[in-house]
Amino acid sequence: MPKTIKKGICSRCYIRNRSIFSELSYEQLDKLQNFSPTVTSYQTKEVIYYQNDNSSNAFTLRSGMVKLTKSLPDGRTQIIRILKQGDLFGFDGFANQNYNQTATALTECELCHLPITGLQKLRQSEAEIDTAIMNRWLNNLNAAENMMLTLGAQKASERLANFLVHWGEEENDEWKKMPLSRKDIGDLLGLTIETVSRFLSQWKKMGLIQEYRGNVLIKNKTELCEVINPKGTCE
Amino acid sequence: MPKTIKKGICSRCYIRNRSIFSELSYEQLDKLQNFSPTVTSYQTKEVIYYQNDNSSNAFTLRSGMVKLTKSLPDGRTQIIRILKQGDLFGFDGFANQNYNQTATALTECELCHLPITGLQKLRQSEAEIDTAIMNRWLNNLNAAENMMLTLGAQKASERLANFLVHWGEEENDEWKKMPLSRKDIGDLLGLTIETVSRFLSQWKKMGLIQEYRGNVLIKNKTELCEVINPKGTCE
DNA sequence: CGGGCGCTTGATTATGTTCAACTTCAGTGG
DNA sequence: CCACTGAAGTTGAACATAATCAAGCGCCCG
Repeated sequence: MPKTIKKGICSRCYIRNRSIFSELSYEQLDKLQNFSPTVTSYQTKEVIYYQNDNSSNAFTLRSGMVKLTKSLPDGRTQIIRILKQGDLFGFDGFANQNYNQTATALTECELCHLPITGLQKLRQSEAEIDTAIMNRWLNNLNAAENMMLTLGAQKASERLANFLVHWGEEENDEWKKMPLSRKDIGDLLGLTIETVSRFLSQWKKMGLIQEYRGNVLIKNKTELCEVINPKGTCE
Repeated sequence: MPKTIKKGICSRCYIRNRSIFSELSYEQLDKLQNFSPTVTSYQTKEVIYYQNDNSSNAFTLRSGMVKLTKSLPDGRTQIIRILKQGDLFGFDGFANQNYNQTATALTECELCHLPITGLQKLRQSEAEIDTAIMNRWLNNLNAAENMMLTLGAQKASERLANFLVHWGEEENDEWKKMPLSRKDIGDLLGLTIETVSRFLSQWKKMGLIQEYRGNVLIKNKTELCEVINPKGTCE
């Protein structure tokens, strides 16, 4: 499991404007350098940390995708969150907790280590960082709560259609990267591999979606939204 | 819908030590008085705020219980969180969002209004308050994520047993107050009224639990835990 | 070219929902 | 105090949805 390590230079970081440091001036960014942030790389399927490991570092995802998961003793697994470029994760240490999830690379990826104690100081001295982190916490909470609604109240086809429609909305490309296996999608939506596969096959035959090597294309968003909410418009 | 209103005096508040102000000195508490906190009462089933209302106030629950819910357009509902004495809620305004849930009184209850802008200033000036609020956010996030695991990966009996075992753990009384209807329990666990009723009846017949007028008693925790996790110990 | 993993598809089963009738309980008014 | 009412809860039967079991396909990688 090779893991290349290098030093980062915050003021030149190419994902700075997507990170919690996006609102900082160059002067403020220079302060971060005390921090001497390290950058590490992970391969697909490599575990970044395990649930209950000591959370001394938070992370910013520089490139690639990561999944956070929780599991029951018998192995049944739920994906809690899927992380994309610029996302902050592993911040449980702020509340003196160990990591509450297991983080696994879905693709090759690169991430920046942010020591919790250092971040905590920065949060107190730089209001922009405090706001950025707080917003991310509250957005995470809101997203988790929306997922609770999905998991608790929607049925298989609704969950899956909802997931597809909202996947990668923020991107511009028509074809969205989707490095999730059927198992991953199932673990995210509380479904089995077979159920996921069946609906996707059906929607492909109906011409609602296309798939090609880990990429998806929504061909008919309107009709896919009908699956979610038969009456109303799509969101 | 009568709603009595009075002024609170933080330094004498009887739930102070359960609130986000529990770590403050009396001097610091006096500062809060600028705040001139108002206290309001609600009756059972009264709505405190609706999802999408402007979130200018957060609240501390002084007495009673409250549920936070989200609903789909067709009315299917998920309970997101159940609030007890000392809990903080309605803080979506910190991220400039409107309320993300609807808050409804489960019992008669009394709550203290905390203007977001004022709290935000306090968070910056008093480190203890910042820590207290941050801990609550992160604990809420963790709880929501645990619920995602429950909703996504566990089956009906497991969810219900798990819910019962952990309900009111922090209290000492053997009989726990449980002002939730079968519908509420269903909305919390993603089940129907009938499914909830069936398992509860069964467990009553088996002598695992007792119920009396909105109170429950776990008679046989060990066996109830077997339902959740057939092999291992409880928890 | 072979092996294995991930995916698909069908058949069967289990779990939980839906529908419906009935019971219990709390609150109301005579 | 009791009879009445409506809401909440229970229980059974039929049904639907998704899980499980099983077989086979296709693609990627060595």
